[in-house]
Amino acid sequence: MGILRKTQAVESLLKEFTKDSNAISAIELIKRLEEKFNKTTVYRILDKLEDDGVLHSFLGKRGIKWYAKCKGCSTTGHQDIHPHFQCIDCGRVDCLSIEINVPKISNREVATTQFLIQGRCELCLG
Amino acid sequence: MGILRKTQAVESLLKEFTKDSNAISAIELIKRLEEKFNKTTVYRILDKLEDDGVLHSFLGKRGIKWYAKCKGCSTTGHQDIHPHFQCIDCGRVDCLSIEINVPKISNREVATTQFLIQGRCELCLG
DNA sequence: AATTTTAATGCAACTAAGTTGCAAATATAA
DNA sequence: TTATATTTGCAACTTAGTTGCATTAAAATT
Repeated sequence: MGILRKTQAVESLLKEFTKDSNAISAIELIKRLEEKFNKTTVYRILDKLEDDGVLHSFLGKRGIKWYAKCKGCSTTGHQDIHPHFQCIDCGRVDCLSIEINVPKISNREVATTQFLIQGRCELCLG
Repeated sequence: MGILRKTQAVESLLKEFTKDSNAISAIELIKRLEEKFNKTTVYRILDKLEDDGVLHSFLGKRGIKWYAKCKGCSTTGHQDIHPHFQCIDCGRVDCLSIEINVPKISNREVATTQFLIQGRCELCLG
């Protein structure tokens, strides 16, 4: 079950993703919206937007949940599976639009992949 | 700081990794050893063994910490970085001895990678 | 436009995984 | 065998996320 109502909370949350082009952690979103909405609400909306193929989620450092906008996904499934990059200095996370080739693995059926690349981002390299 | 004393707890924990050739989650280890040792002890020993290059850790589904034996690592650093496979049916996790090629990423310096492949394992495919 | 229906929200309490501080126990060195 | 230093257990805590339930707010119906 995805989003059915365009509530204030849904709109506010989506706005965060339009002004911010990289990924945002659930924790960060809760912090940004805590004056207006409860954290339970934030978690629930994120869940639903993921179901709807509007956002995708993945785990960053310390197993923390991150969300970013999808491209070409829908309720039927997430198509835009890609690696993510987390900066070990500033913590910022981006979606990478590169393809990573996974070789065939004997006796196993691959369903999905979670690729997290850690390093230093452009801003922290300077 | 790594392991300095060969205590009972260290030996028991290492034994788990000799009888079990795949990865073991911290939670599973705590469960297996809870009659003999405290969970704090288990976490601390795992930490130290990782520092020593005896075990390596990574995050599985739900951000849960898994450990597996290293090959050719030492206190100076972990050399055997490889993808891991988690079965979405039985939950079991294995180290994959395949190489995954990461293309150069512009303006970013790659330090390490966390590749988790999810799918169905040999046993669950049957 | 007012009412009804149904979904969304807030709150408090909970869970799960992991961490910390400190006193007591146990290895190793002397 | 004693002294010293590391390990361990325990209880209490932290952090991220979840659940149940009563209240509120959308949307549909009249």
